[in-house]
Amino acid sequence: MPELPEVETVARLLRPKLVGRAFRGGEVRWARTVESGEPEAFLAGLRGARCVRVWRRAKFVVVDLERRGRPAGHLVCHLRMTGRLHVEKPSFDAGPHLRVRIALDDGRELFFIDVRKFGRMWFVRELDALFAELGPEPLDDAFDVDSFHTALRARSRLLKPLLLDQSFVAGLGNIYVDESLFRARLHPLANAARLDRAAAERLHSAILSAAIAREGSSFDTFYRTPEGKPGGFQDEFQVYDRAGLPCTNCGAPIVRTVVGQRGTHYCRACQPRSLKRAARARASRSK
DNA sequence: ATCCTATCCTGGCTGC
DNA sequence: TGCAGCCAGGATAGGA
Repeated sequence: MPELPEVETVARLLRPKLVGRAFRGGEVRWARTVESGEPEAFLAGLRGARCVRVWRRAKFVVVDLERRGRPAGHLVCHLRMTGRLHVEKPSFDAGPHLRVRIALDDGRELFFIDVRKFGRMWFVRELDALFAELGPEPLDDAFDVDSFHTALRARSRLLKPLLLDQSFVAGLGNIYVDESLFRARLHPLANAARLDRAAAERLHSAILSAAIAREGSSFDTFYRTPEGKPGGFQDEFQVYDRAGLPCTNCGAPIVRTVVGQRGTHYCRACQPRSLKRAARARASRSK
């Protein structure tokens, strides 16, 4: 499940292969992959356009395009759960889950492969509408503790669904939310509006470290795992997918529940439901 | 304003 | 071993 750091890595891996290249013709094998309109319009928008920048916003990969030196829109891709982007020779065996392929002017092709067909692509003139609802980037300077705490207090929502809400903070997914809540010692069902400054600070720093945790680490294993299982990385998870296993902090078994229709993993002892109890637990630990 | 459910999809897993 | 049925997941739409 690619989240912010993985999408960042995808953009980084794609960058040297796409920047400077122009798109030629392409083929849309699964029409609903293209969300911006008809597949023909999508391909027409790309054809002849040159890639000048590859970057990330939330979990979107964005390719800025130019024609004759002038801005010519953007290719945008959301991998959702199982989407993968590859730049390979045309002879590349993309397998049965190839959804879109677009030729480049260096003889290679951009392949979009997606087992579950949830991934989406857009060609848009402007990004504003597509990104209008996105919240702040965790790694932006604007995402500071004060404004985060203020935003939390303004929302009477359960922490877990709130953190998954891309309009609140951009880029977090199920895995990082569970991991961040554990690191911040906060219960997934805690009310955001009731968090004190110290809790907001812990959560803020947990989110930051989650966002950069895998930066620079070898992502290839993950990226090439067709099912999207973070192969090789699950060793780093302290709660995600660890139901029944001992908490790395206290040894109590990790619990799995469903919150907001999402599998949710946490430690009952380290992330108590009651904030008062949590404060007491931390106080006694520090004695 | 927030929550809940269904939807989109398929591979992999469970249980018979 | 075969097969039906369930489950996971990000995002969104629509209803409560």
